[in-house]
Amino acid sequence: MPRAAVPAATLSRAFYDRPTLLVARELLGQRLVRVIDEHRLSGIIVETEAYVGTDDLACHASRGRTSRTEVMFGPAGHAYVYLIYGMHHCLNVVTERRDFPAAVLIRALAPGEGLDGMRRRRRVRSDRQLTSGPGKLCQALHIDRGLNGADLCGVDLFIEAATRVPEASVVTTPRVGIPYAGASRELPWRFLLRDHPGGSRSM
DNA sequence: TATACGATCACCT
DNA sequence: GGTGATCGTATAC
Repeated sequence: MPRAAVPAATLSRAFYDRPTLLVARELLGQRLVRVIDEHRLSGIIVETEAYVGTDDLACHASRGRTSRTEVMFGPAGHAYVYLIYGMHHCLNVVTERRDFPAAVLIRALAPGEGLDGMRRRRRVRSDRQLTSGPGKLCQALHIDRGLNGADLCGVDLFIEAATRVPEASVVTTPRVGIPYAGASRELPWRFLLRDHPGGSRSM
């Protein structure tokens, strides 16, 4: 059978309904897919960060259960999308059981399908800048708050099993942009592919 | 009602 | 290396 005829497996709810650090690690190498008018925009996930529960001072849910953070308290496998700095969106995937607020921030992709659509939305000189940051990839894939709460086991936005990443290829560092997070600041909860040129800013 | 600020980015020097 | 853009949220009054 031709390779192209084998459908890629969409990650199931059971994948997301596990410890957040494990999900953040295993999302590396998988393919984030956005479908718009039956066209696919996609990229391989090369950088993630875990945000875990109310004790994690970097996690939005540490300031309580509010209308904004409600999605994080819901069941795993949904999108938590929020607006940051008044102009950029960030995409998270909700993990773990209902009432335990946790999510994985998707920080960077290696662009795959739909490059023309991404270039049209991003208007940058180099393809390396298409999806090399959390706000950039949302703009490239047309992800905004209209997708907040969207089911990742649906058809508009989902993640497919793609690449198996060996442990030796995974780097962990503290998370980016959380100087206010006190004791949680230094936790090594950022995961990225070693030596990958498409990641977001270095430390 | 008012105010401060952020899980960022692009452009500047 | 530095800084301005821009607005939804959380919190204070």
